[in-house]
Amino acid sequence: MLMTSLISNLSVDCIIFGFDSGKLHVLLTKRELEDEVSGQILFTDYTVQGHHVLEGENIDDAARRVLKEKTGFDNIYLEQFHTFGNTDRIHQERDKLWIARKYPMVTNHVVSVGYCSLVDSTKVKPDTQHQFTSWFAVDELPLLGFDHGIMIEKALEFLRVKIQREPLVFELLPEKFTLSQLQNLYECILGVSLDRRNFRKKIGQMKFIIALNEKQKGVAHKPAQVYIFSRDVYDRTKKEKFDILT
Amino acid sequence: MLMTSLISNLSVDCIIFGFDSGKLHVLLTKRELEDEVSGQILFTDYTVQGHHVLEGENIDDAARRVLKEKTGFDNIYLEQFHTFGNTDRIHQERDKLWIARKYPMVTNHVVSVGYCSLVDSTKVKPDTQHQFTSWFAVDELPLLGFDHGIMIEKALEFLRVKIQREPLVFELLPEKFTLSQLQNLYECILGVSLDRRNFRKKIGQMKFIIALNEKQKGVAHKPAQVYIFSRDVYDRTKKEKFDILT
DNA sequence: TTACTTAGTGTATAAAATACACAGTAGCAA
DNA sequence: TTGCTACTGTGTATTTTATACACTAAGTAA
Repeated sequence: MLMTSLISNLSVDCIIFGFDSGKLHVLLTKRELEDEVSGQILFTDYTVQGHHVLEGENIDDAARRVLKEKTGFDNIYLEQFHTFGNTDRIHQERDKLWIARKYPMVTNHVVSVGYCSLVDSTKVKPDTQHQFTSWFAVDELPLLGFDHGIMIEKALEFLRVKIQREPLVFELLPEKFTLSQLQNLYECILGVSLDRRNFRKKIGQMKFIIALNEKQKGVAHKPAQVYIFSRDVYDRTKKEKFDILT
Repeated sequence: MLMTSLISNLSVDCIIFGFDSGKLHVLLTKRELEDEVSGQILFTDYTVQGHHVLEGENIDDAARRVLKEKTGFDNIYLEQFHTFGNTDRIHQERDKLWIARKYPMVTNHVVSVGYCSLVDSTKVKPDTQHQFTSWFAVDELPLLGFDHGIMIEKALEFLRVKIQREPLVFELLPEKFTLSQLQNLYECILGVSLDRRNFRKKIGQMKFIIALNEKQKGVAHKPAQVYIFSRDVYDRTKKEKFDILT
């Protein structure tokens, strides 16, 4: 463990999204504070993954560090989306208690840079790695610490805008996916429902979504064809324009 | 002058855009460092408007404070677009000299939150107010301090994306404007050229762009009709969808 | 009065979005 | 083996939207 000191008024928070069971999920860590004397649990809630920036550390690197620590992954999509710098960010009693106990050196005006990350949730098994970290559907969030509810909302909005301009959805899917999965993912993030035939017509025009000679297996219905996304082809063909709606 | 201490590792920078003579401009302040002994000028360059966040100050308020100070305005469009937090942001010799002289208490890892602001440049006369502050066309920028070149580029990109989703362009125009001005502004920000008839057809569908019973005056050609933007009507009619391209 | 400059307008064609219904196939259970 | 379930996969007609394009109008200035 490296003994680098942390910058007391600067942190990063990673909103890590995954897609599973037809729903968008976010990775949260359980936070539980016990009374120092009685051992009684004072509160339980959840937070996104965050940490203070270290002395001499780039903020992007701080976010990558947090991400690596929680997911084990390194090369996944990660992008800054907003910085939260209100003085009253830490105003709930339990947040103050928590900080007083865990981070006594931290001032109470902490500015936090929010990062949005997308992972293939089939690859992240939080249960086995971190027993206090688990996935929650974004429409069924538990009690959240600090201003993390606002952060998640803002990250979602960022995502909704961004996926209409860039091919980010593939970060949320396994390497090989079906068109129904893809459509489902769009519908779920954008909160719309799309016509299957028209959706497939559009996908058909995107040369960078490539059909494999391979079918789904072990499903109790007609097996779907399997596709991959080729960033290579994407970069070469249509860097411009990536519209699934309109 | 209030004696509030500033947070040494946290600042805000405002990229203030204006539109004039058919070009997008950015407001910059001249920075000149003299040798303490000889009085000789060591360097001259320009920076965007920034300042450190004060103790107990929300970052949005810090940005508003900077904006007010430089433009005299309070209620103009202002939005955070990116946070710059690399450790090597301040790597040029002249930036180090400047900080050593002017802000000796400041550490060399300063995280800066970038804000984008849009003003009606006919209302801001920097000459009279601040003799070191003036407008520069974004395609003819002078030598810039710190990482402000990157900041301006990033702010521009933010603008380009944003104006296609929200009616921000009107912030850059006088209250009353002509359709040619509006079209010119779009062309200039997006770097495209638009067909006049098609452009006007589209504008015609936007009920929140309202023709006045009034014409341009004092121009050496057919005077154009004058329009206003009604945020009221906008809010009521199409919060959704605001496309000038496609 | 003429020249100059920008404003203002309509139509035909091409492209894109939308709406919509039925047959195919794998697994499973009776 | 048959039938049920559940999801896959496909084409066309219609409406809407985008695009391309050229001439007259109105004011100023010389």
